Amino acid sequence: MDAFFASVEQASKPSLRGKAVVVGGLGPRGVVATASYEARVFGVHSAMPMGQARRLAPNAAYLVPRFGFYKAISERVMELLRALSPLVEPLSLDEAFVDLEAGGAAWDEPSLVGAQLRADIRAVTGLTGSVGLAASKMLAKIASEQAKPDGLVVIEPGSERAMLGPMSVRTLPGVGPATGDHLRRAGITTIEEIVEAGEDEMVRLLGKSHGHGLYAMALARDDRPVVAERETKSVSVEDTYDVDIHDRVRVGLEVQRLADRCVRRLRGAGLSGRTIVLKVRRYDFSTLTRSETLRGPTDDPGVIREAAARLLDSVDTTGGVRLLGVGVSGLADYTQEDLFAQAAGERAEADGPVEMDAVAPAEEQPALAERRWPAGHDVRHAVFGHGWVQGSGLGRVTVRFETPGSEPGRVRTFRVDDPDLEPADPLPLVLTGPEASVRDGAPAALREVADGAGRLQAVSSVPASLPKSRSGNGGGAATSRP
DNA sequence: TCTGGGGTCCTTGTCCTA
DNA sequence: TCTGTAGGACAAGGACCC
Repeated sequence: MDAFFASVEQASKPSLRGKAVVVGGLGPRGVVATASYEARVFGVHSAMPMGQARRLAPNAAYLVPRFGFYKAISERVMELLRALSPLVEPLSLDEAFVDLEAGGAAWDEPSLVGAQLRADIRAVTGLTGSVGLAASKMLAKIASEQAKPDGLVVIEPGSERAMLGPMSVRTLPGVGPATGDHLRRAGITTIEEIVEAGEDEMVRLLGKSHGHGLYAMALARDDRPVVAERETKSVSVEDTYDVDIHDRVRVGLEVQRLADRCVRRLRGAGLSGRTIVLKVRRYDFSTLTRSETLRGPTDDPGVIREAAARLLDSVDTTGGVRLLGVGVSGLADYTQEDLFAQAAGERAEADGPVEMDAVAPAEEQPALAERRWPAGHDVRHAVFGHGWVQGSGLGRVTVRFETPGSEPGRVRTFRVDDPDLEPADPLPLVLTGPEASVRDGAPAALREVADGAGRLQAVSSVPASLPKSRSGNGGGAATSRP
């Protein structure tokens, strides 16, 4: 998908269409998750500190991400991809690989498949997506990057080497700032130069795994299959604090809180794990991890809390910490009941039923005056109807009243405790009635998107794809960025 | 106002065991 | 019993991706 989060916000908010929109964390240490193409003109891009973005584009709209809504839309796009092939490998909420050959799609007419897919995505979501078609995942990914925004690029078998040669090494997946720099210091800046340097030199520079892999990719060789089901390897949660925490007791409490959140996620996924990892980013941005491996997998909050606390004991937090995280790896879909049930039972007897209470999130309704109004989130007013939060502060919240199908709306300001104002679920981005000119089933599906969005959990993905080649090297891959 | 959150994979070094 | 070695598990950090 093209500038996915920002595009969703523009589609839901008519007054933002054609305007610079930046989605990301709005706190003092927030970064940009996605910038609309209008905002990119000012130099704003993903991962940029929000403060810097505000200096570059002071008049842009700054919104908090609505992951539940994005995920629901992503699911609709994934369904379209799964209709093309059973082999769909999501990379993130807005990107996936599809093995078209496994779906029996006519690789003779790849651009027709791609064009139809893009039309379907637009019909179902109202958003634009870009499609890259090629014989391997790597090439399909490069093609989809070239296709953005709102385009389709096909890399014909046989043309790969010539196309890749002059491109920057940074084009290759797995070459980030560090590897790019490393290669540049060795005088290698283009893919062609990787080939000229030779495989041995790449291994010498980058190590066995990375060296062999990169050299193969430079030759356009990539036979990685599209994998539909990927096992989760770890589950973690982390928080960056607006202000560094110096108080050791508070640090300890935060670690316990994170451990509980991590357990909630773990249990939500039906998993347990053996290795507990504590992550600490200190005031100077130096990052430490400490881990401990248990005898068997657990999802017991008491056990994980205790392990995290032990790990914290080995970390010097003098000077303050800006980030804390707790993770679990070495996952299994069972627990060592025999090992832990007894211990948990004993703890429960000693402590009362606090274990599970601490893990079950209390859905508390905040008092009216304490309600928070994140920028960009939907609201409903008893008199003025549906709108979204344009901003809030000093006891006031400013709302623009408009819907995806309306003209740009008017703005009104209310007290944050106005009883007529309440949070609302997002509305569908495209019409869902019989007048909607969408393919079978799509309107109903989209209605689900809107109705359920506000309550969806996090973490899922959208697809790009890649078909197995008919020409020797891999397979045809299509990546689609919805 | 410098630098989020949730992941994966790889490398290196250490320790333990056969 | 001692020594050297190979391999696996583990710990920590780095790089990368979206």
